[in-house]
Amino acid sequence: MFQGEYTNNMDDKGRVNIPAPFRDVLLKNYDDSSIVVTRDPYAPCLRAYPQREWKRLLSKVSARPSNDRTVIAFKRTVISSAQEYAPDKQGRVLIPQNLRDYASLSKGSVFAGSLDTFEIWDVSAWDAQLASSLSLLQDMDLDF
Amino acid sequence: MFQGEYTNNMDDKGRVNIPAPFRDVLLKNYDDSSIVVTRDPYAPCLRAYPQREWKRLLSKVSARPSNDRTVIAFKRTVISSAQEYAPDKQGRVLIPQNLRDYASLSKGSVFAGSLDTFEIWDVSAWDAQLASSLSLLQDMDLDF
DNA sequence: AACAAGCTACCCACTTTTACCCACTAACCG
DNA sequence: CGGTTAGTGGGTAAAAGTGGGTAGCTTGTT
Repeated sequence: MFQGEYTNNMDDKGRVNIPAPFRDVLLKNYDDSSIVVTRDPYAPCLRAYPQREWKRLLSKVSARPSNDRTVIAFKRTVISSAQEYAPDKQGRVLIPQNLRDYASLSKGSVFAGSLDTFEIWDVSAWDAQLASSLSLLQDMDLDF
Repeated sequence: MFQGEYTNNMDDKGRVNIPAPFRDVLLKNYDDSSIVVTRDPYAPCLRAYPQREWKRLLSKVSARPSNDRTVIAFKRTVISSAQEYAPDKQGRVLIPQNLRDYASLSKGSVFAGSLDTFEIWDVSAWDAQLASSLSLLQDMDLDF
């Protein structure tokens, strides 16, 4: 389970450090430190999947009719941009330019746990999202 | 059951002491002194869950449709920021910067029991909240 | 085909942060 | 009044995060 929110800096080479607690989860629960990083189609951020969760997503997609418009769109945006990354010895991965652009990642990067996956945001986009999520919640009473 | 109101000081390192009565409850009723601390979406304070209560919340959330706007907002604000903390030998936990910011915690911190969970407030925010809660109650007669 | 340029993976070194431990003071209780 | 427990402050070793050099690969060009 990925939980918690961490801010790490991307360096000039485009590398970001995966927060240590997330690396622990990858190793302990998935015993495989590599992740699949891709666009999140619903928000301007990236989403990282452990190998196993990514396979689950893939099989869900292939269960759908392949000529469906939304399935095609999903394949183009999410699946095509997906790439597998193995962190280096320091626990960093290199985010390619196209994904960096998509999430407007520059330096401060927020890693937000989301149970089976985790999200990667630019810090200013994260702050904006957080503010709007909070105001949304304050109106709707969710009784959690 | 967490009850009572206690004020403790956060030190320069960002550590706060969990009031001893709360630690007792954790050990006696949950036999696990670790807690999950996260944002409270409805007020500028933090909320601490014993492990078991946190799991209950998680299962309530995952029972909801995962594409619901408010559920997504809840995940981002509450679940993402949630982190598990085991108190040190003195009974303190380190509150990370993002949560400190959210609740404007600086030094004087109020721990307020809330039955299954407890809240952590900055002392001035607590005072303000208390005043407005009181005036709200004086208008509505709840016959407790 | 050979060479140059750029990129990337890997490695090493440094800085910052955090977890853990110990010691002190203040409050409470008998 | 002494003893015990709660709360506070701070030192230090380990871990996490950061910056950068270099060798080797890929790519593209003459």
